[in-house]
Amino acid sequence: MAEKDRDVLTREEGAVRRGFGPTMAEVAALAGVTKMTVSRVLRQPQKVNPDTRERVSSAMASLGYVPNRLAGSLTSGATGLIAAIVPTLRHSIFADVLEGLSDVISDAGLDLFVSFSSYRTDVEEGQIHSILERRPDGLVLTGLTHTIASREILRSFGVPVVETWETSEAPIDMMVGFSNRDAAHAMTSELIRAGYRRIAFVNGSPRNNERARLRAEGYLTAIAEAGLSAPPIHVVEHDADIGPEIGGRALMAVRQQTPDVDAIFFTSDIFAVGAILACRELGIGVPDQIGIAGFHDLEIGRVVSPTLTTVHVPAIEMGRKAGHMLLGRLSNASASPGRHDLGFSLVLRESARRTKG
Amino acid sequence: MAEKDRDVLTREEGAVRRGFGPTMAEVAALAGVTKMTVSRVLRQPQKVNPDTRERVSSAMASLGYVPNRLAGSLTSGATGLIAAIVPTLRHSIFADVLEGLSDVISDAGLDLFVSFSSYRTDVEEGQIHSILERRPDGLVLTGLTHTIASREILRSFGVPVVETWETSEAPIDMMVGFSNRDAAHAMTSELIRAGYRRIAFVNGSPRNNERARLRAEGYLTAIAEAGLSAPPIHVVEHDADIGPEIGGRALMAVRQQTPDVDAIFFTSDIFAVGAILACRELGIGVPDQIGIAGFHDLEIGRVVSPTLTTVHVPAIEMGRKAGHMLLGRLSNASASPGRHDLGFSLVLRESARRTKG
DNA sequence: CCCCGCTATGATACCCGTAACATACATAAT
DNA sequence: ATTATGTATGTTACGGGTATCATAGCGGGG
Repeated sequence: MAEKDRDVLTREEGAVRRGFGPTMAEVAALAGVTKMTVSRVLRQPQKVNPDTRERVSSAMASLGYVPNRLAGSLTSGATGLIAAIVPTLRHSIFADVLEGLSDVISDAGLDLFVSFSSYRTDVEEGQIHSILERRPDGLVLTGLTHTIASREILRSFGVPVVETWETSEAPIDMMVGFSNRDAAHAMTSELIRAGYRRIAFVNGSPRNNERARLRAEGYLTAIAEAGLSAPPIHVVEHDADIGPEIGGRALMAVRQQTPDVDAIFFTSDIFAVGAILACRELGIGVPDQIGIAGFHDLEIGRVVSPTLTTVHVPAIEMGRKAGHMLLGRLSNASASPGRHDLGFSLVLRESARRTKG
Repeated sequence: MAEKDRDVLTREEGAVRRGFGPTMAEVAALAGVTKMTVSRVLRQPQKVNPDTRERVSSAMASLGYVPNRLAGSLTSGATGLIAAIVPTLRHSIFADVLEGLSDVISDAGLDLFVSFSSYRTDVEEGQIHSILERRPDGLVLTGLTHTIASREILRSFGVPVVETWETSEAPIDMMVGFSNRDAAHAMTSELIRAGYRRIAFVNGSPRNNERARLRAEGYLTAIAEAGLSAPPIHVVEHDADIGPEIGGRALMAVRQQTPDVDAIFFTSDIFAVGAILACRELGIGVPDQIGIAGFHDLEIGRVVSPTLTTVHVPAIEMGRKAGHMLLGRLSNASASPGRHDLGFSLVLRESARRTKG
């Protein structure tokens, strides 16, 4: 009662509301109950008498009440927020992960919060700090390469974390992905099987990115196993602004350095497609004169001519699995960390299908 | 002092912390100041004596303090959160808007919060409610078509809202985009200029989407102005799961219904590219036997052969502009609503470049 | 030497909910 | 009739910050 009066008084004094809309106290006053009952109508309706519930509901409706989750989360300790950091959305590689993730968590009533790191771990570190200030219930990171400070703060904070896109190393917490090393190894072996002998590899920078490093390992191993020699790996330094032109330029650079190259394995379809277009312009025959393979299985690889041989990665599935892992942890705090290998598959299309050897 | 003691006491009693990490009060105790001074070190460092500042900073560092923004936002009324609702990330159309938006707002220290509506206004309405519970500082919506309830709650709540992808109608608040009608009109006129006379239009469902409706208007107007007649518009019902195959099927359906069709204007590059691939398989010559045009200017249109004639839309710019509009409003609450037409451009490539008339 | 104004810091109240416990009845079990 | 068991609602005390106003110390002008 005291509370109700106080609140009515506040309104009558004409206090200007800083925030938006009416508060739970106002709804309570209108319905003739306390805040606690209003809160129950929202969280545990079955614990409220149907008549009361109805009165409260119509009070909420008539005032246009929208609960303030900031306040709720402050006490309850749960924000219902999942944060994700991806390098970029410029191509669908990481967008698919977000779609899968969103799909799963939104069914559980959680919301998604996104940051773009531009492939930079230092940027990522700042974003992690900023994200933790919002106390998310979980975090999804891209890759396993993070600054030491990032790993430490995440560990000490104890937030559930899922790292994606790899599976072999020691994660901060949970992990879902596939073996980039095996995938690169498999594709390289496939190129060899198809008859190529002088196979170059165009990679992203392995400096801030374990995917690139592991793919290089897989490539080199496969080459060595076949008793072949590997031309120097061509490293493409890039930020988020990736485009096919880069692949075209890489093609020319590789051919200049290694004139007898007969196949190029690109670390991304984006580059591989650029190389195919460049070959078309330069009159270089794909796949006979040069074989081209990519990574990611993007739509452009299906659309280009000749169609692109590539590695299919389980992007959507990684997002979905990451979501399920977080949900599992949230409903059972002591759930085991969990590491999941979702595998990959080779997609053999025209660009590396040699018709004559 | 009293406060400090109380807090130390709490710690000594061994109270288990529900949330994460140390609180501002603990930092204050360690530094021998009050919470208020710690707060100032974070928000207005220049108001704190350098010595004190240093003591507080090292206390924060040694405890691994991460401020709780939920608590801060509750009082300050600002969350530093911008929410965006897009239909999907399946193709880069909307992803580009998010990139542009994120780019601008993250420089201002704001974070991004994303929901996927799957092109459904009823889903969007639920998401708007959920979003408002988090009290974002601003909201970016895709398109102008929203449920009445959505428009009402947003208006009454008074959050800054930017609607995107159109420019001609009455927005909830602010708006940035281009004229879908004019764009469709321009492309249709271009097809006519190029010599096509029996031009079909393949559209998305105009039911929940003013973009589709306005593009149809532009198309029909251009056809009428040229004294031609329009074949029945082929409507593709789709959800977020859009793929090129849909375009291939649409091509066959249109050719069946209108055998003398000599050009098809698709409402998205995704469909147009699918049609080009289908034509290749069916042995239909593009652009001579049939002209194909798309919308959006996606990368696949640059990569497919023949390359795709399309409408370039200012996706990244819309995102950036939306960000700037929100920032403007946040720094000056009375800033005018603002409507911005960013225009479009035709990209004439091979798929509608007739070599013989 | 007094008052002014500025700087640095503190005290207090409050933001808007929820957890946890208390209370008031009503009904069921003994 | 008495106690146990529920059900419906209220009371109280925070959660972890920030706005606001108060206060102490200090140099300068008259």
